[in-house]
Amino acid sequence: MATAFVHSSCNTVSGSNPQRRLLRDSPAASTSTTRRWSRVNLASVARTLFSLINAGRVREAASLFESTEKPDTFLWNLMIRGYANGELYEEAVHVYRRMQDAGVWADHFTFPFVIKSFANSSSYDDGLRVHAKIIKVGLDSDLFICNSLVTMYSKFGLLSAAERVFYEMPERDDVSWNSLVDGYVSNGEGWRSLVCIKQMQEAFGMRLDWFAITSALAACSLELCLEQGKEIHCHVIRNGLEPDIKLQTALLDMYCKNGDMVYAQRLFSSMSRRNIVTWNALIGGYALNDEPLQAFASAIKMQDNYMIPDTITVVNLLPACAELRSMDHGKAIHALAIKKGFLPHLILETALMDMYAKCGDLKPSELLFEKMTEKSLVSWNTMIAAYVQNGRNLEALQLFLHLQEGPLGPDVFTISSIIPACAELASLQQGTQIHSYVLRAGYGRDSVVLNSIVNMYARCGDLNISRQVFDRMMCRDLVSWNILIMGYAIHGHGKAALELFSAMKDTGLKPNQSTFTSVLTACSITGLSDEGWLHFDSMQQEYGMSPEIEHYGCMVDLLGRTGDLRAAIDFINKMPLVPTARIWGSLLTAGRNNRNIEVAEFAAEQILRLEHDNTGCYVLLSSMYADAGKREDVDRVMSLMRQKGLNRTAARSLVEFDGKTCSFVNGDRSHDQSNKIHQVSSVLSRKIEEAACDPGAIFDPIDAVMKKANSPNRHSLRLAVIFRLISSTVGSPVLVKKNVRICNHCHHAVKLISGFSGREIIVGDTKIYHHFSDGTCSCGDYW
DNA sequence: ATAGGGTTAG
Repeated sequence: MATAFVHSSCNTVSGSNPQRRLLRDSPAASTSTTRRWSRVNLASVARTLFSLINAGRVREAASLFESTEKPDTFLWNLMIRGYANGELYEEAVHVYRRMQDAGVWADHFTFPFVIKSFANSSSYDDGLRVHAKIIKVGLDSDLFICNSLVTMYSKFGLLSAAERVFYEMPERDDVSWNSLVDGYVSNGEGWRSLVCIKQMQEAFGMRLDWFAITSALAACSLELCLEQGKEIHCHVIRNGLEPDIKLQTALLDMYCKNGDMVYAQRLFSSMSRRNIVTWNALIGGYALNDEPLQAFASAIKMQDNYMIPDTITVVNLLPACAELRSMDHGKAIHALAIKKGFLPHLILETALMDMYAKCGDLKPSELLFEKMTEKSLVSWNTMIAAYVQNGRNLEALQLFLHLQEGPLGPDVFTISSIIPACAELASLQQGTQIHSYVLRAGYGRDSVVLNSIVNMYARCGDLNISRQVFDRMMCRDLVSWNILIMGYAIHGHGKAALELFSAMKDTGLKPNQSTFTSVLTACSITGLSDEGWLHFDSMQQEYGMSPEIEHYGCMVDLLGRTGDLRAAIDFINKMPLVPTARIWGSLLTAGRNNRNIEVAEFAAEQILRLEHDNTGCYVLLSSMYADAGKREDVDRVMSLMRQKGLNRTAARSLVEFDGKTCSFVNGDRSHDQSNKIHQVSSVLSRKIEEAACDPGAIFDPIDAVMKKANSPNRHSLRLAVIFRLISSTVGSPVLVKKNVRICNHCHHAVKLISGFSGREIIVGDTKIYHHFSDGTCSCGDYW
C-alpha cells in the first residue's frame, strides 16, 4: 500500500515540468535522507487520515492534514472526499482549489468528489469548467468521472448535456444507466425515464437493481401509470428482490400518488416494519386523495406507535386542513410546528400559506410570505394563487409584476394563476403581454395555458383574438371548445356559439356537462328558445346525461327571456333537483325584466330563505320597487337589509389604462382626472335627460333617498366609461368590467353615450358582456 | 479510496 502512495506522489510531484520541480524541491528537502523520512511519514499519515475520513471524523482529519508537509494526491483526495461525503461541499471545493494552487495534479479519484461538490452546491459555472479541465487532462473517458458528470448535469437540469456524456462514454455500467434514469425522473421526465429503463432491460439485457426500481416507481408516480407500477411490484416479487423498508415505502408512495388508497393501505398493513417515512407517505396519500379524515386518523395512529411527527408529517397534513376548510386544525398544526422548532422552513412555510389561503384567510398567508427569509418560485406562485382563489385579482397582478423585478422567472404554475386574474380584471394589455411571455418562454404548447389564454381574451372583450389563439392551437381539447363556445355565448353571439358546437361534434369530440352549460347559456342569452329546448332534450336523450343545476338555471333564464313566467315557475316545480338560490335568482331576474313584482317578490323570498345574506337580492328588489314608484317598499327592503347587518356590495368598475388597472367606486373622486370626469358626467347627464327617455328620470326615489354621490349620474360605471372615453384614442372600443350587474339607469345611459360619442362601449358584468353602439345594446335590453 | 434518489409546497 505504502508503495502505491509513494508512486502516486512521484507522479504528482516530479512530472516533466522542471520549473515545478524547482519550486517544490527546496534545497533542504532535496537531500536523500529527508526524502526517505518524509515518505515513511507520509505513509503513516495516509493510514491515519484514511481511517479518520472513513469514520467521518473530518475535523480531526483536517488538522492532521494541515500539519502534513507536502501532502500528495492521495491525501488531498482523502480530504476532498471527507468534506464531500460530509456534505461540506464548499470546504471540499476549497481544498480542491488549494490542491491546484499547490501544483498537485488531480487524478481520476479526485474528480468524482469535486464534481459531486459542484453538483450539490449548484455551482453551474464551476461544473462546466471542471468538465473542460477533465477533457483537457484526458480523463473524459473514465467511467466513474462520466457517471459523476451525468449526475451533475441532471442536477443542473441540463438533461441534454447529461445525455451527451452518457452516449459518448466508451463504456457504461449499471450506475451509468441508473444515473441517467434518475436524471429524467428528478427533472419531471417520467416517460423518458420509463423508456430508458425499458431500453436497458430489453436492448441491453440488464437486470433492474434497487436504484433502477426506485426510479421506475417514482416515474410511475409522476406519470400516473398505475399498471406499470404494479408490473414493477410484480417484478420485485418474482425476482425475489428483498423488499427493504425503503423499497416498500417507494411502492406505497407509488400507490398513493396513483390514487389507489385501498392497495396502499393493504401494502402498509402487510409491512413488518414501518418508519416515519412510511407513515408520512401514507398520510400524504390520504391528504392527496381527498381523504382528510383518514390523514388525521393515520397521524394519530402513527403517534400511538411511538412515531414522533416531523416536518414532513406537518407538511403532509396541511392540505388535509385546507380540504376540510378547517382553520382550527390548521392553526393547531401551525402551533405544533412552532413548538417543535420546525420553522423557519421554506417548504413548510409555503404549505402553511397555501393552507390559510384555502381556508379563506389571506392575512396569515401574507404575513408568512413577507417574513420568509428565502422565497422560492413556489412561494411566489402560492401567494399569487392565494390572491386569485380569494378574488383578490388586483393584488395578484401586483405581486406578479413584483416577481418579475427579481431574478425568478414565471413558470407554467405562475402563468396558469395569473391569466385567470387578467381575465377577471379584463386587463387586456397585461394579458397580451403575458401571452407573448408565454410564447417566448416556450409554454405555448401547454394546452391548459392556451385554454386559459383563449378564455382571457374572450373575457377581456376581444373575441377575435380569442378565436385566433384557438384556431392556432396544435391540439384543441374539449375544454378549449367549451371555453370558446362560452366566449361567444357571453358576448351574445348565440348563433355562432351553436355553429361552433356542431363543428366540435364534427371533429368527433363528445360533449360533456360543461359543453352543455356553454350551449344552453348561448341559447338563453340570445333568446334562442327552440334551439335551447332541442339541446336540453338531446343532452338527455342522445347523450344520456342528467342535467345539473346550472343547466336547469339556463332553461329558467330562457323561459324568462320569452316572458312566460308561469311556465318558468312550473318548470322549477317539476325539476328533479331541489332548486337552489341560483335557480330562484334566474326567476328573480325574469321577474325584474318582465316588470312582474309578484314573481320577483316570490323568487326573492325563496332566495333569502336559502341565503339570508344575499345582498344582491335585496338590492335588485329595492330597485324594482323604486322603478315602480313604491317608496315605502324601497325603505322597507333597505332597512331590513340594514337590520341584518348587511351592506350592499360596493359596486366597482375597472378599466385598464396604459397597462394599469384603474378601479372606480360610486361617486369616486380619487382619480387624477376626477374633476374632468365629473364635469363631463354632468354634461352627459343633461344630454341624457334631454333625450327624455330615461326610465328613472321621471321619478327616482333611490336618488332622493340616497346621498347625491349615489345618484346614477355618479355610478362607478359611468365614471369609468367617461374616463376611458376622454383618455383614449378616438375610435377605439372602450372596455369596462363590473363586479355587479348593470343597473337600469346605467344601461340606458351607456346606450345613449355610445350614440353621442360614436364609440363602441363594451361592459362586462358578472354574467354577460354588453356591446353598446349607436345607442343600442347587444343584449336587446334583457339581462 | 472513486459514482447513488424511500416521504416534503403550486
